[in-house]
Amino acid sequence: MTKGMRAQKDPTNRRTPHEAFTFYLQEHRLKITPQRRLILDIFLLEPGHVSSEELYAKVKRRDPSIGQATVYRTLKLLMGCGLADAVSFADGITRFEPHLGSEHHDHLICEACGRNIEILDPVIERRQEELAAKYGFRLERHKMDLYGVCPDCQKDKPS
Amino acid sequence: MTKGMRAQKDPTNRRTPHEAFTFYLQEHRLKITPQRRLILDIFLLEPGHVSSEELYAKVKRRDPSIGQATVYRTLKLLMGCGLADAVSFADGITRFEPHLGSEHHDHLICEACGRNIEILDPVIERRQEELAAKYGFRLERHKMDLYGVCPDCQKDKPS
DNA sequence: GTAGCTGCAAACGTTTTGCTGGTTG
DNA sequence: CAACCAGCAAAACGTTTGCAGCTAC
Repeated sequence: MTKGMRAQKDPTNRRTPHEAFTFYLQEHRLKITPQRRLILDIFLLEPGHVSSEELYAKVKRRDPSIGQATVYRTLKLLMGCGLADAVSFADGITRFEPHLGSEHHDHLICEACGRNIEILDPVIERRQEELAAKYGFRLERHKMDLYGVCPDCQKDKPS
Repeated sequence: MTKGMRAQKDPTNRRTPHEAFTFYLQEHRLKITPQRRLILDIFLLEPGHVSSEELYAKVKRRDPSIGQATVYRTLKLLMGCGLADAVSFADGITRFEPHLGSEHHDHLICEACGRNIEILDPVIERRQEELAAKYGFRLERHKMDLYGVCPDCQKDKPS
């Protein structure tokens, strides 16, 4: 604890998303532009998943001059620095979700209405690690989607 | 083992994939064509996952007159009768894997070499059911992919 | 015979890229 | 002021569809 130690927000290497993005851009000698900042801001407000198009629409509301290509390009950057994850639900559209810190979740998706619940189960998470270890894998990440029919839709059309 | 008993492959209601496909087609008043049979044959030889394009290439080797569209259309049929599953790995390409009988498995994928191990863990399978039930969902199917680095690739490039 | 199929090519929707002028560091 | 980026439109990508002739039933 020397007094020369500067006040840091967080003693860990954790950064805010904006800091992480800035750091990543600087590290790669890329530029911090208003567009990139705006896209990150709006992306972070997303509770769940957005397609590039949906995000583009929201971004455009705040800055109509922005182009679709910039959204795609920025999403790639966000994935590059670990702030966004791609999730694909086999409908041909890639969706993105914010990846904050070490947060992670899986999906419980209603095949009837598209309702999408984010779940996180410690039992499964741990078992996944065990499984990977059993095969000698170093587990980096995973994806689990459960598809079914939600309670509301079961009422509408019981099987 | 009475001698009158005809040699049946399996006393259960299990059918060979070809029988299942034939049944499905007849049931829906669709036609059994040489193309469909050929595509199924070649698809079933796949150990892991194929993209439509890869499958098309292999099919074309045996019948150059076949069209890409027929492969897509047949894959849809195979999914319809439960003989094929779609798996998407977020690279924009839909891959398909044979779904034989009631077999099911998840994936353990090496991000370095692409090696793909099929896994099935009862602990996880059961927990998934429990989770769905907790939210009132009727679980239809699921998809779980674990991504990491396999033992061999860890040697090549330890992190 | 007729419903359904095939192959082709054109259409489709999503994502990428080439370019030119503009902005960041 | 050099490298990088934005917006635009065109291209590219995987996939679907319309059609005219052909095939299974």
